[in-house]
This record gives sequence, C-alpha cells and structure tokens, in this order.
Amino acid sequence: MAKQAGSRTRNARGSRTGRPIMALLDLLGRRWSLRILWELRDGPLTSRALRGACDEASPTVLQARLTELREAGFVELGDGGGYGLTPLGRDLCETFMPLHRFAERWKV
Amino acid sequence: MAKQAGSRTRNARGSRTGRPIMALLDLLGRRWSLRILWELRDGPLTSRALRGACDEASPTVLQARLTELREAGFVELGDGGGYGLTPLGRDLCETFMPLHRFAERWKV
DNA sequence: CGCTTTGCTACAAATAATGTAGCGTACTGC
DNA sequence: GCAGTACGCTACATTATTTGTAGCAAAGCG
Repeated sequence: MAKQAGSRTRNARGSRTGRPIMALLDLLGRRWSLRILWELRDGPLTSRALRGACDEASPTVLQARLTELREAGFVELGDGGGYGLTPLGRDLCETFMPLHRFAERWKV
Repeated sequence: MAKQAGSRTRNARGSRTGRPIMALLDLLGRRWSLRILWELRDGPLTSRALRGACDEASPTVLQARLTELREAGFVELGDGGGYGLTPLGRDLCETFMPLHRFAERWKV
C-alpha cells in the first residue's frame, strides 16, 4: 500500500471541493479510524494494548490508521511510548461522544 | 460481496461485547457511510443524485451502504423514490453535525 | 547476556471498492 | 402504442485495501 503520507487536508477520495468536512468524513470513514479514537478516549494505550482493544485488528491497518491520524494531528506517540490523543484529538472525540448515548438508544 | 443482511446490532467485526457503540462505530466506519448520511442531511436525494453528491462513487458500494443503512434504520427509500433519512437517521445526523464546525476549525 | 515489551514492517491470501455497462420498471410526451 | 428518459439496482473484471501471521530492531530489565 502506498504510504500516502500527506498534507493534513488530503483530498477525500476525489472530493477536492475544499470543504474540510469532506476530508474529515473520508478520514473517519476508514476502517478502524473511529474505533481507534474511541478506544483512546480515556487515556493513552500502547500499540499492542490498542490492538487488543480493537479486537486484534491486524497491525497493518492499525499502523496505517495511526499514521494517518497522527498526520491529521489527532493522535500522537508519547515519548514514553503509547499512543494518545492530542488536545485536538480529544476535541474531536468529544464531538462524537454523543454517539454513545445514541447507540444505546438505537441498539434495538 | 456477501449481502450480510442482518439484525440491526450486527456484530461489529468480531466485537460482540454487546456494546452497540461498537456496531455503530463499525457501520459508520465503512467507506461512504458517513458521507451518505451527510449528503442526505437536508432532504432526500434520488440514488443518482446521491451518487452525484458523493463524487460519483461507484453504484456498487453506494447500494451496499444504502442497504446497510436502511437495515440499521437510518435511511429509507421514499415511496415516490429517493432516499431520505428516517427520524432516527436525522437524529444520528444531528449527533455528528458538530463535526462540521470542528472540520472548519481543523482544516489548517 | 537472556527475556520481555515496544513500535513497526513484510507478504501472501482474502475481501471490499472502483469503473463501466446495462437490466427491468415506471413515467412522461406524442 | 411507442420513443425518450429517469429510477433503483445488479454484473463483473480490475484494482485497492484488509486480514492474518510472522518477525524485525531498539529499549528496558534482571
């Protein structure tokens, strides 16, 4: 897979409307992105702990997502090891935290 | 692709913790799911209009997502044609609408 | 040094998405 | 009735992404 590093607002799969919401929607709409942010919500985790929390998702994708998420400025690798949310990432997390309540209500 | 229809709270890729948030995170963390909900936010669209709004995403995935989203009860196919959000779907949409503001702030 | 854990990578096999074409069913206007 | 058009939806070969398993180099520790 191409490493596809890039600028923060990498174009969301062709959507270069300039609307950052599209880039965000595209980034979050990738497998495990949301889950990673979710699992990191209350404190940093080591890459392996994170993997554990994510149903043993393959390290390949996890690493890829983690890189993207870091480039986006939502996640960072702490100096003592372990991935954690940046202030911005924490902010984003708050943003869709209400999903939790929604999900509980939905479940049916 | 397997049609993988199913109960609403289909298990999120192995995560059968019973936490519906996982199912939701998994469903939304699929390509185009978030985008579809987003594009439907202010009114129903025909399948083709939706495709247009989603950068001409292939009808294959769109149809797949639409089916999943319908099974989840977020989207419905109106009698006169055209896809629209259900009340529940509209609710969900509201839930992550703040993302818009966040994205604007983020963009950098 | 041996043992363990860290972040991270390789790589083949499986699965999902893309792009293009087209089907069957309406609904027009004529 | 019969073209013309738009609808929801499907087929299918090509391409991209994910999975699963194995393993690396670096760091910490006894």
